[in-house]
This record gives sequence, C-alpha cells and structure tokens, in this order.
Amino acid sequence: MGRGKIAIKRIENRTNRQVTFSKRRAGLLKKTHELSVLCDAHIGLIIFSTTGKLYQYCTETTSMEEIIRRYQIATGMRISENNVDPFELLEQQIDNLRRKERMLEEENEQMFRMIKVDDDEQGAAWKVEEDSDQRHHVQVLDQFPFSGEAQPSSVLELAINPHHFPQSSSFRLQPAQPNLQDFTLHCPNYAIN
Amino acid sequence: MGRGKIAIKRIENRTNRQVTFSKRRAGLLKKTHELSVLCDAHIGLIIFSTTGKLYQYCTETTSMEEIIRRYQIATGMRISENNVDPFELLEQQIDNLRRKERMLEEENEQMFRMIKVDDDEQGAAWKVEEDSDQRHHVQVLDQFPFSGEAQPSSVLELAINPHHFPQSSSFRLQPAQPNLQDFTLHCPNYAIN
DNA sequence: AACTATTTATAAGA
DNA sequence: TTCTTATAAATAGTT
Repeated sequence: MGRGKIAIKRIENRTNRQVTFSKRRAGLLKKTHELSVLCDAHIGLIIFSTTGKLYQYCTETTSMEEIIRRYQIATGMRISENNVDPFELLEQQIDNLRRKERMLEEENEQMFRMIKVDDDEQGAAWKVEEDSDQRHHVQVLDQFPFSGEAQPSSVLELAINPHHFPQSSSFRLQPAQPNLQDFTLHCPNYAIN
Repeated sequence: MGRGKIAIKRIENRTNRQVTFSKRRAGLLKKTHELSVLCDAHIGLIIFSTTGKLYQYCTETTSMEEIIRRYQIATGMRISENNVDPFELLEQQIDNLRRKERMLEEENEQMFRMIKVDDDEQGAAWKVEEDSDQRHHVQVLDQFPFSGEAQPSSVLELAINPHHFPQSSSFRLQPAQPNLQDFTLHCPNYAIN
C-alpha cells in the first residue's frame, strides 16, 4: 500500500527504515488496539526497535504482567532467568540440607545402636532426670505449623485444561528438581526417666 | 476497510466477532511480521481470544522468552506472583529442614552425652518406658494423613480454574490450598529397653 | 511532517 | 467456514 509495492525484507537504507518503522509501528499499534476492542481479546505487544527502544501495547482491562503470566502458564514456559537463579539457589540449599540431614540421621542411628548394644550387654539402666529434652522436643514441635487439617502434598504442579490451549501440546511447568518431597523426621522416642 | 465502516467497539454479535477475529488476527500477525522484517525490530505478540485460545508471533531471530526477559529488564517488571509461590515454598522447606537439622543435632548431642556418661559411669543401664509424651506425639502425628512408607509429600499445587480463564482479567495462578505446610514430622517409637 | 497514488486489509455478502 | 468484492485503511514514495 503505497506508491509502490515493496518486498518484505530488511530495508537497508537507514533513514527509510526509520521512517517505515515509525509509520508501520503506529499502524500496528492501532490494529492491535482495534482487534483487542472489537473482539474482546487480551493482547500484549512488545516491540524493540533496532536501537533498543521499547514500544508496547496492552489491552486496557489487563496488564502486560498478567498477559505474560498467562502466557507462561499456557506454554509452560520456564520461569524467566532472573527468577531461575534464586529458585535454583534455594533448590541447591535444600539439597545440601537434605544431605546433612541424612548424615545426621545416620550418625544418630549409629549412636542409638551403640547405646542399645550397651544396654543389651550390660543391662545397664540409665538414670536420667526429667530433663528439658522431652519438653524441648515438644517445644520444637510446636514451632512447626501443625495445623491439623493441613494436607501435606508434594511438588509444583501446574495443570491446566489443555482444551483451552490447543496450540501447545505440553502444559506443564515443572521444577528442575521433580521431587521436592517433604521430609519425614525420624526421631527416637526415648522416654527417659 | 470493507463494504462498510465500523466503529471500534466490541462486536456484540458472536459469529460476527469470531469472523472478524479470524480475519484481523491474521492481518495483525502479518503486519507484525512485516514490521519485524522490514525494520529489523524484535517483536513479541501475544493474543488470547475470548475463549482463551493463544496465538502468538515472535521475531524469528529471537524467542518469546527472550523478549519477555528483555521486557522485564527494560521495565523493571517485578517477579510475577506465580513465581513467588514456589519461591516461598522453597524458603519454607529450607526453614523446615533447618529446624529438623537443629533437632537432629540436639538429639544427637544428647545421645552422645548419654553414651559418654555411660562410659564414665560404667554401670549405667537404660531404662526407658512408654510414656505419655510418646502418646502425645502419636496423637499429634495422627492428625497428619501419613501413610507409612508412602511418599510423604509437600505441596505446592498451583491449580487454575479453566472456566474462569477466558474472560477473566483476574486470571490467577493460585495455590490449591492456602497453607502450604510441607513437612511431616514422624517419630517412630524406638523401643529402648 | 504532509500528500497522494497505490496497495492492502477487510466488512458484508454469497 | 471460505471465497468474493466493494470499500475503507494503510502506507511508499514524493514534496
């Protein structure tokens, strides 16, 4: 549309390209807005010019953030890089804590076995006064958000109805580490008296 | 452009709107592509139809993910809310693991002290009996849907209601349950005797 | 920035 | 839906 037809390929002339960018950008934003309003669609348009300048359009009744979020869900897009870092960092911490946990438990159990052997062999009786440990345990336990009805379940699962997103075959947003199982704390219940 | 001029406002007739959406969407995608190629711009276009269907365009030499990332950086966009949830989940898990770690260490140390005392005193014997605390523990534990060896899990379940998806601008990714208690504390009754 | 000859998009109809 | 086509709109090249 214009005095002549042009091929759709990069306009080499700098000035020309800049002018065309201005004109067509305006046209595109207008068309985007029209489609959005006429058809009640939620649209997000992001344009970065060659020079890095940002232009955008977003349907009035929503926000670019919302559209991006929705897009990420719909496509199962991985959480953007800047978010991945802390995510992975935390996962790593959890990994380390789990490892430490295992070590402590093993050590714990080993000691327990030592005590048990000792007991078996010598029939010894421990004389331990009512001490703070029992109570301490309870105290520690109380720190946990025991909320009775709480349903421990696992892992990050983002499931959506595929019928609403026919374009993509996979609609799952999965964590890098699939098994974020929660832990079970084994602690010997030594009632000492 | 067409047989008649139309006002830019929501097309009330359903069929009409659908047809216009199809035509204009195609036109918009084409225009987007042309602008991208002609002017060497990086463009991301996300369209959600009224029915929640996703259509998108993205400049060939890049990706939607990249454009979104760039957009987030350019606008200083906050980490989207849906990403905050797993973030907090992980933090919570770390918290819980730390607590567990502390408990294990204390217990460990206590046992160590016991052993040490035993060594020192030489004739000590363990005498442990069922006590109320155990029962108390069990009671507390019984509140949890804990099934033996079954994977105790922690949860972050992000569920969305597809039915709210299409029109709602407040489409949101929400945890299925408000309290994400992800741990289960289990104290097996080590019979020490 | 305007202008305007053309091309392109598309509303309404088939 | 898809195709037609009259008409509106966009825009390439010019001023």
